[in-house]
Amino acid sequence: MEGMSEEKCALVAELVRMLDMVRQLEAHMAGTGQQQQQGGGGGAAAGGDQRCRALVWTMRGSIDRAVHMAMSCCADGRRAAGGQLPESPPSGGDGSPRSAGSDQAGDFRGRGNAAGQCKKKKTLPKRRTQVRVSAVQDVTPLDDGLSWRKYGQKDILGAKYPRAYFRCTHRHTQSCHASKQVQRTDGDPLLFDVVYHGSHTCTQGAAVHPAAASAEHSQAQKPQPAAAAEQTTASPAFESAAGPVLPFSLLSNKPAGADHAAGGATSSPFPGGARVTASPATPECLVQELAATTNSPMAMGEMDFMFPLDADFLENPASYF
DNA sequence: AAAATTTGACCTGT
DNA sequence: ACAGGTCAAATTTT
Repeated sequence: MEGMSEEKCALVAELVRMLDMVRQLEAHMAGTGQQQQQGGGGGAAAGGDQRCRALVWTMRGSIDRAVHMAMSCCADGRRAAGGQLPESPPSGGDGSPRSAGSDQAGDFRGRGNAAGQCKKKKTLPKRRTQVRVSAVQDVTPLDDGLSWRKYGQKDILGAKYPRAYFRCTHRHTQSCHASKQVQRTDGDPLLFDVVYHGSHTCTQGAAVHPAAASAEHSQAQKPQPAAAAEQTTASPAFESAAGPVLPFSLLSNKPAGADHAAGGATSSPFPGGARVTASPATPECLVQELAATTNSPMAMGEMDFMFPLDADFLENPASYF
């Protein structure tokens, strides 16, 4: 038992190191990406860079999940001893830290009384990112190529704009419990806070994040054509997701009437035209979209894992268990 | 007709 | 009691 725990902790330590390295790589690439963007040219080089970004993205996702799985195992014992799984720090500034622990509960809570048995439900990886749009009405970067279904919207205390809640369209058909929250930041209307909970276990998720699939099953062999085929199936889903699913009502926090005006844009949400046609469905495109449409390297640079990767933890992960 | 969104009510944690 | 998160009926869109 004890040896087992030590093994897990060693695993966590190793994963944390990997994650740290990926972050460094990511930070480095954020810099080069910016240069490339400013340079404007660099077709092939940019393509390679995007591939690297996509790889980093998927790597982080895998490590992310692995760390969390290992940590949740270790944390069981730790919690029993009165300890606490170190939660993410209060999201700097206007965030709502009080919800950090409970916001993942929803997927398992249900309306009834299933809460008792599903006490340990806070194991879904949580990833936070910020996405900048180029215009107030431009929400293209919020399309991550996955199909989300909006299930709620809430005014947040002290926040200027409401927060929208999305979950995977295939939640019921494929038991995919991925969800995300999107909220326009107070200070910068062009900037959105996007918090992902869990990762897609549905087919579209596997298509967009191949590493995620390969990490779980041997679908690593899933050939590119398969991914392309996946893309065709994902495309319609994306179109439906890219349009209506977008949080247009996030444009303002107005009453229903005014909101309806914004909703009217749903049928043709992109006043500037059809940027949607370049909708991403592959990791490369996805990252490109994030990095390119985002006027800054923010999309990659701001990726922030919500795990307790503070200095202490990095120094001595075992002390947390 | 089916699917997605909206929105008020309800539930849970603090 | 309050705030955040989710549900589900009603409504809208495709």
